[in-house]
Amino acid sequence: MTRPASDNASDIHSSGLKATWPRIRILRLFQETAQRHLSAEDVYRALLADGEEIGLATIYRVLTQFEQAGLLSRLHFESGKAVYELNEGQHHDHLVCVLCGRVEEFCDPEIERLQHQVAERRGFELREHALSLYGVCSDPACRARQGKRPVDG
Amino acid sequence: MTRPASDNASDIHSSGLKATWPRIRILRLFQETAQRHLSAEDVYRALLADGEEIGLATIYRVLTQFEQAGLLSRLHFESGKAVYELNEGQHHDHLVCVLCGRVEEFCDPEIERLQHQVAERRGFELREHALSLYGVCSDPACRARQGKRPVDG
DNA sequence: TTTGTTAATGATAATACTTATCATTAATGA
DNA sequence: TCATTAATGATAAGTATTATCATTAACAAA
Repeated sequence: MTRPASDNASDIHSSGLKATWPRIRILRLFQETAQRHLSAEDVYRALLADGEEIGLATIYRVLTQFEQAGLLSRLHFESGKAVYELNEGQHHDHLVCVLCGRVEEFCDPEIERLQHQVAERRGFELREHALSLYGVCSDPACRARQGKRPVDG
Repeated sequence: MTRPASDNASDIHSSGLKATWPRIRILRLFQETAQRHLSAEDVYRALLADGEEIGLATIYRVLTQFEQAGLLSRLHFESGKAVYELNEGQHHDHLVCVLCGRVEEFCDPEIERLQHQVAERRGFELREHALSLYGVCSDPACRARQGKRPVDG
């Protein structure tokens, strides 16, 4: 841990938001939790389990605000619901295990470069991109399950 | 047009589905429409406008079945709803204009190769991937609107 | 061609995720 | 401390999608 948790209030405040207790708790959860990617529902349950009395609507609002403030990033995997992760500046893409849901991050500068090249050739000014790779991870349990269903595509 | 429209019935039938009128009309719509990417709602409205009496539930069901049968591909851009396109075998990714919604397709074998390399290095067996590039297209109207809002990240 | 079986349809209820509304509460600045 | 104004929480509403189920239509066999 590189900074004291109390800096949360400053981070929130310097985004033009009031440093309220729900916001501090949500940001702290992302900093302290083991699982890096959390949905609104995940955050809600984690805070309830921690004894906080917080409304689901607040979670949704705050997550959106934190994303706009650049504190969090919003991601859409295939589940149909959004998940958020702490934004630490470093851009990266995701590798998702379709069997256990595990998410790994990777950064490939060459892929980034080629993406820009593609956009440029088509006359697009690239703003952002979403790249997710879906596969079966190296976990023995996943490898075992893998055989049962044929790989499609 | 390389094949008569009546082949739709065969395509549907050889997927193990009955060649019903709603299915034939949905498949034909994808083959004949100008816009390549259609949501369930888009399909619904297009067929209603064409004088068909078709239920929205049927559209959803048939789109899912056609995807499983490999006749269509399902895509998720940032809008929150799924869109479908005719599956013509050739894999490709998408370039989406964030201002006018225009979608272009591209295929970059080098990016594909690198994706496989990344997955392999992490011990993942790659099944599929989703890559979408978001930017501003070359349309003069989009270029004009572009200046008004700063480009983020 | 007729008929029987079974899948498909369409209306609608239900679900999942997310956003809007609004009265109450709390954070900040004077 | 007090006033202002944003934030909260409960809940209603909205949007996209799936499930239910009685009716209808497609197909295979006679």
